[in-house]
Amino acid sequence: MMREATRTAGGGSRPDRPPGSAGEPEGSEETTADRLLVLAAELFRQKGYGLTTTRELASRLGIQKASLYHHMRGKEDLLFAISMESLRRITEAVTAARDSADADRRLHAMIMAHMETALRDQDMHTTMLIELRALSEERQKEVRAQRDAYQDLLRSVISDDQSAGRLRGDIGAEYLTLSLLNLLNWTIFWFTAGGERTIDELAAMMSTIFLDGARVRQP
Amino acid sequence: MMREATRTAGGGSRPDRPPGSAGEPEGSEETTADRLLVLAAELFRQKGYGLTTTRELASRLGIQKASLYHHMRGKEDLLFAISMESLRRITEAVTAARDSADADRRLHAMIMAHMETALRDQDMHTTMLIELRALSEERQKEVRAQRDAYQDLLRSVISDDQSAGRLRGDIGAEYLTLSLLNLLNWTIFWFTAGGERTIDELAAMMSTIFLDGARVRQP
DNA sequence: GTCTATACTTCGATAGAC
DNA sequence: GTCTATCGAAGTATAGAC
Repeated sequence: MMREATRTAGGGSRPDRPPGSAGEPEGSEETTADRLLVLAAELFRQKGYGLTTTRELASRLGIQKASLYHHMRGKEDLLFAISMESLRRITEAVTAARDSADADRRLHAMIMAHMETALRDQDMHTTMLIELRALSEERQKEVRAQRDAYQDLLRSVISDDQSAGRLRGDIGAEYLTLSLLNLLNWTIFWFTAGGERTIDELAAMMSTIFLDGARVRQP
Repeated sequence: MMREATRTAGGGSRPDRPPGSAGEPEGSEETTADRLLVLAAELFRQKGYGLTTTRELASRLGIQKASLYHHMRGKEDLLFAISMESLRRITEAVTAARDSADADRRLHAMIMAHMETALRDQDMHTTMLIELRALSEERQKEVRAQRDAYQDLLRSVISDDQSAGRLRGDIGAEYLTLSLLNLLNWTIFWFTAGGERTIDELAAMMSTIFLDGARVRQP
């Protein structure tokens, strides 16, 4: 899960999980490296990358500062690992949605998948989206490339839908895609799990507004 | 402009500008306090509040670190002043738009005003929106109250439009407002002045998508 | 894998002269 | 209003024992 950010993971000190298994095996212990990644995402979202200290990461994990460096190379590695993992997950989920729906339900399914993933991984996803600037230039490039690849996924479908006459053609696919991402992404700032609406309800609303608009149809 | 953040502004050491004058008087010198506020907004957006140093603020202004403290009480004051000023401006602009348009063009006019203000003050506005968490709790409360007041401005109009049958009623005014703000606000992350679209073109697109949706109308 | 101890850097902010 | 000089706190990261 955080291959790039640890010295040990994948290095053979623990038996590997079956490749392709999505979730944690039932009841298995969680590694400190994994807990660190999850905690870092939480703090990065809550306080910002720059104001999150390794001291707090350590104390919240119940270990000493120095012990952290057994599980990561440095603070920036955490941010990078979070960003890449978050993009990997949403790309995977939305690709699956694209491939399993009819043409006229495809975009709706992708919107649902996007929202479900982004809000379920809210800490990681938010961190990826707004703390990009804190990464080194090379790593920013790498994250940006992944992000662009993800957005192309949406754009190509939107573009197809335009060609097929399902979506309006007077606004370019580029800007239709940006608008859709606007609509979906900002939700990370105000969504709270357990609030008055479920993720699926919100996702359905967004899909409706994007596709049909807020205005009442003139007869 | 930054009354709350300086020791001197408004304190009588310089003649006050005529009250109510919006812009700078023609050719007048800009105070160091004003330059500091603008620069801080630029850096806060670019690097984040936590990673922006007073050292860089000073060096970019061409003065010594210590001299900064003649113009501000502390780094956090800058963030607070930026946030409040940004909200003051957008509230003013959108209120004016609300009051000067017919009922059936009102929301469109407010969308245009929102985008024009938010993107023209992109540094300040972005900082206000995403660095809120770095403020002290009391100041966060104050900013949040202003932000809520601004959002109520939009919501009350949206609610009216629903009652009048101009906007769909199957999604509550609360969520229609949140969706609209989603759509508009995320633009701050990708808009660049001088790009291929003007602010007004983008604003018009957003207005169209929000009101009419992306889907082609079925005959 | 965790510890104690600490090196080294950078931070925001202040003192006090001019 | 700006300067030189500096303080004390906090930051990331490392050394080396267990």
